[in-house]
Amino acid sequence: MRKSKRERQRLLQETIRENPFITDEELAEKFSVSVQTIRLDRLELSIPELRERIKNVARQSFADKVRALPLEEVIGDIIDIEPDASAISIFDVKEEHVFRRTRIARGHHLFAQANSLAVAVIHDELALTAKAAIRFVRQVKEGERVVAKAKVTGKTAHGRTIVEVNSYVGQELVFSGTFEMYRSNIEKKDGDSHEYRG
Amino acid sequence: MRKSKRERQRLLQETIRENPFITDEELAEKFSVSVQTIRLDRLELSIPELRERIKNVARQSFADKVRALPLEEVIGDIIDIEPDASAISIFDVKEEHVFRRTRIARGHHLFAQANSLAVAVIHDELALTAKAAIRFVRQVKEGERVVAKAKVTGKTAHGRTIVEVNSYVGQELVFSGTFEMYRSNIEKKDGDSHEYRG
DNA sequence: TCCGATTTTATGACTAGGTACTAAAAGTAA
DNA sequence: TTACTTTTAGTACCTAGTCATAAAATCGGA
Repeated sequence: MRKSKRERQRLLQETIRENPFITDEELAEKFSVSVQTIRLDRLELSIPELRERIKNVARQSFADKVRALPLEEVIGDIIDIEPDASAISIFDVKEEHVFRRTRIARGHHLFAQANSLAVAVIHDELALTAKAAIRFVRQVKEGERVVAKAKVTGKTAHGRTIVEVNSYVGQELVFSGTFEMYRSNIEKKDGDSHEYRG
Repeated sequence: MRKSKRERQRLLQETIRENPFITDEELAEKFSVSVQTIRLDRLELSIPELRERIKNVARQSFADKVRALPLEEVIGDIIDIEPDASAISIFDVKEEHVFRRTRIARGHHLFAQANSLAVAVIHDELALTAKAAIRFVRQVKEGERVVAKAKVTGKTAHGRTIVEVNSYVGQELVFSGTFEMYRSNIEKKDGDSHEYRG
């Protein structure tokens, strides 16, 4: 049976919200009305046409992606750095970093912050983590700000650089790690961004 | 000056990758050639038209939205598990896991896979990583499939469980880690998912 | 049952951003 | 100059629409 205008428009909104990729023709078939009726409905409800809807979805995800990618190159914001000596970064634990149930930060984010910082402190073209020994001292909860402090403490016989990273929430130590870093020994150019493996 | 065909096509690919929302007309203007030339270029490079590109971006974000959250609870797909004994997971290294320049996987993804697996293998309500010693044996590139194998190897004096995780690409060892896991000693209920800190 | 209003459908002209195809013009190397 | 590549132009056609006009169908009320 054909529904009333009101009911049809309500369902139309819902249908499009669930699947923005549906054409007017498909909608017309679904509701057993003409394409023109669907267009009138969209006009009344201020629902843009298919192509505009798709563009909106795409734009949103694209904005997210450009924001996400550069951010992920280094986890945490580096706020101070003395090449080959020390560095500090901060990382705010948000919803996307914690477990839904416990609201405790997933460990790999803390690891990633520390690891990124260990890479960044190395004043070299290429810095790679070779080994790491880490300790999760206490849980970090959503909303907390983690401050990671890296210090270059020495070298191994193989020419690798040892970096100690301690992360704090306030005065409390939450994470601690020792990173053994491989380095290419090619001086880093100004403005060139670091990359790392490991 | 107008570039050679090769160079133009290289830049074209880059331009579209960076901004899929650009029309042929805008591209023609940018490269000082006719719209037809741009279309020939796209044909040769198998780059779909604007609308298709936008649709792809939209589709991806639409799919991601449903997939992203539950997937992140455990990094990698667990394909086999024997509680408190061993477990295996696979993780396909995709674009979002690597550095743009080198196409080498970011270390924290390998760490996350291993760590998730170490947590999953523990047959307990609550499993937390207390310590870990890890080694990145060789780089992992985009497109490679990493198979992580976890084995429970012993216990410490404090009742912590030791889990060894080795990750391979084919026969090659790429990552190796020893995880010391804290456990609540409350038996895990069936169907209940694990959570972990650290 | 007829009236008037609402609702639905049809039709035509136009749009962006293309595809597919043909053909000609321009540039380039031997 | 010839032969080939590359670029440009033009036409017909496509989808998924917009906008405007008009006619047909449906419905409630006196």
